[in-house]
Amino acid sequence: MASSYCDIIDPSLRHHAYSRKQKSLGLLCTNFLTLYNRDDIDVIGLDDAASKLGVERRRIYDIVNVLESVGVLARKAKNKYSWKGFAAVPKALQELKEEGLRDNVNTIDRQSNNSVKVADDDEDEDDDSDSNPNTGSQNENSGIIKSTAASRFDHRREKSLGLLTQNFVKLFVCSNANLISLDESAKLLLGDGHNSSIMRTKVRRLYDIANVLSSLKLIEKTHTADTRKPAFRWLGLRGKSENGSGDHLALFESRKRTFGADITNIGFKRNKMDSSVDGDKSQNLKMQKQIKDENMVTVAERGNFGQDSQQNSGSFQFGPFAPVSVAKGGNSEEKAAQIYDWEGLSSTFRPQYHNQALRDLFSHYTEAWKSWYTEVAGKKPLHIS
DNA sequence: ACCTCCCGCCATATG
DNA sequence: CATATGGCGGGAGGT
Repeated sequence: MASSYCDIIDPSLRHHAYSRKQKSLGLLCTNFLTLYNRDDIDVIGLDDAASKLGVERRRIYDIVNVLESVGVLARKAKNKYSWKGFAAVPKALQELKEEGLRDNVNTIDRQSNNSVKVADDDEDEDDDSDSNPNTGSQNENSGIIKSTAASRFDHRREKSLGLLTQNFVKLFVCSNANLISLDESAKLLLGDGHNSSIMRTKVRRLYDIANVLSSLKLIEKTHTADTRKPAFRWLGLRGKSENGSGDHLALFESRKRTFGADITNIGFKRNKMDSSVDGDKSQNLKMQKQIKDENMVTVAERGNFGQDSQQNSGSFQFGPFAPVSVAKGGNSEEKAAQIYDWEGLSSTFRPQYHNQALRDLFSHYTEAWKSWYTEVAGKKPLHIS
């Protein structure tokens, strides 16, 4: 009851309020996609993206890393990424699945060069573990990659957002689970380190990842059946086979016209009041553990085959559009389809925000909706503003 | 009071 | 050395 139906409008038109929501990675990702999901996009410059989206570079890295993990982007060079699009997702997931399954069998030894890697080896992403000169008793724990100690040197990659993302995805793609709770996935992705501190950080990262994956509509945030603990539901490729033969999705590549104004997200930022933080205690805990897969999960609903249900009467949606944070269905575990009538909303309900930020947000959705509507319904976009 | 998770310091990697 | 990347966790918003 606490939830409001539609909180797009802030009742209090107080002074330029600062809303954390408009700064979320999810929204940023959506904007990023809106900006680059064009067929005539070749390379993406991080600086360009950062300035266009009005955020610091750091944020771009976050997004780009997870997008790359799922195949949407590929790193070309320093400061440059190439756009692969949604069309590359299926393949990436497939590879992730194979990789996960392969390691899952408790490989005792690695390094052996069997027929690894298929013939066609394009410049795709997915770097495998690098070949270790020596001292490479790469032990694989179940499921997740988690390379062992290795040199003190791959530690970067080891804790990277990208790897975490891939492992997180493997959790779903390698099992028949469609729903995994937040803390469960955290534990799973963790070499089993109860240490509250480690766990906390892991969870933070998971939230970050979840936000962008949600934006991609690969997952969805929910709760466990017993409704309490936050969880993630795998949506995967919406209406196509992901297992077995993979057909190529008929994803619509949108070709939107030029965006009038940039989506610059300039705004007030929450101030960080200085403080004397310094007692740093670097904990070099080494964690590597055997994860007992197997009994994971709070699995769920549908068995393992096909895609879940989810009624989608003509309201498919793959794109980044559609508000990410609508949801909120009181307390029903299965949220009903909440398709917004953006058309009506945009043409009928056009409030004049005094709040610049909200205005931007609104116009962004309006824009997004227009282009989406245009290609889906094949109609002419209406004029707004 | 607990849950989310943005912000940006600063260690590392790279050019 | 300068710049590009990106762990990491404090602590501010959200519920």
